[in-house]
Amino acid sequence: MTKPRENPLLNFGESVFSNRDALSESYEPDRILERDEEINQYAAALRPIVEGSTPDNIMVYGNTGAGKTAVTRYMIDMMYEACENSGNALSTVFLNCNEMTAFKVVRTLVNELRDEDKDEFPARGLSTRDALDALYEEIDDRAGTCILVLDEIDHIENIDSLLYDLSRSHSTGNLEHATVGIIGISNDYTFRDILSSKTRGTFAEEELDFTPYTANELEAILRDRAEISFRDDAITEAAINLCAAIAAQDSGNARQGLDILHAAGKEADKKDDKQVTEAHIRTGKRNVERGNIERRINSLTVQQQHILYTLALLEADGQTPARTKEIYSLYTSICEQSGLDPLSTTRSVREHLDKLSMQGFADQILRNKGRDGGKYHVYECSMRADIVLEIDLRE
DNA sequence: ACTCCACAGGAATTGAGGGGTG
DNA sequence: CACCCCTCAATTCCTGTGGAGT
Repeated sequence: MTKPRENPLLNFGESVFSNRDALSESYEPDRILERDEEINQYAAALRPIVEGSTPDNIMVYGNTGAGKTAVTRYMIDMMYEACENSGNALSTVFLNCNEMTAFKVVRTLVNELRDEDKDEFPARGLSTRDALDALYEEIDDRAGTCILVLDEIDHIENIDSLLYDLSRSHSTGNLEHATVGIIGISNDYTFRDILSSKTRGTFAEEELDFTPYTANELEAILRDRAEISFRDDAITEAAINLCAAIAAQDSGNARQGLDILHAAGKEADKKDDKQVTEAHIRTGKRNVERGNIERRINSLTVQQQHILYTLALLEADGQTPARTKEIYSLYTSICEQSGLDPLSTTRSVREHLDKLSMQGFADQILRNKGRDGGKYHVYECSMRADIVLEIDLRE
């Protein structure tokens, strides 16, 4: 006879969190710290919108975790408030463009602007031109000022022609009752250079630069957020300082600091500790790193996962750097085990290895042995092999 | 200076999947 | 129904190339 077990869900100790959502990525703080300078510049750039004249296009540059997105969201709220006062009609769309094509971007914008009861713009079948026409129609229907915020704008394929078209929408007569402004957010400072000179001319933009947070600024931000999200005295001063120091090393990345804070809190709860300490921060940092790697691996295609897995196997076996054909032969036998149809050409595998290198999963080294060896690439796994080998290749 | 290896990597094409218009 | 558009992985075909050997 076994004793009935206590409900495990009623058995938790007291959590160190008082509001754990305040550390999540989607949380919008009601006060923005340490970005006064940026906010002032932003406000100046947004002035035409409040005054109801044609808005300037704005480009926001800065490293990841420098507050670009948070400040932009904040400024949007402020814009609505200001426009309500001045009586200007305003509509905005905020869109993260990561891994999107121009078509996808326009289509998503149309759907965001469309009323609920209207049908969605189809995912396939129509041209980008059709999508743009639909977009102009939606914007014009709303009249007033429309601001399109394109986060990670540098990730859009064919961004050039898209920006060209959007910034000419008035002169081409596509818009009659409305004006449109674009706010682009990017952590790639060379973004302007990839635009054609034709587009650069029309897409005359205001530029905002977000400088990385210093260790002191990060400390202030993390302390403020810790106050909201943790119980009183549930985190030590030293833990916050350490977390700020780690984030400062990662080029002032506040997002990383908040993630680590979150992970450290979870770790403390797991251990049933009453206070988050430096040890929890260190474990939290490792968990965040691992989580980031896992997420990136999961975003790969099955083929890419197999190839990365192969590379990690070779790495763990001390057989790297390995050349393409060595990787290819092991790869085919791994496919056999997992039941995946292997790619039939090394050309395709090379393509994937190339992509993996560009995304930082692998290191590509060029070798040249001249007449009796020719020119070829060798690869190494640049992720920790033990984490990669945890990939489940089945399904 | 020329050769020539063993690929690298560009370009074009295919083919499946999902969908429109008139 | 015929015809066209978008996407994405994969394949086929091919030209390009850096440097050790001669």
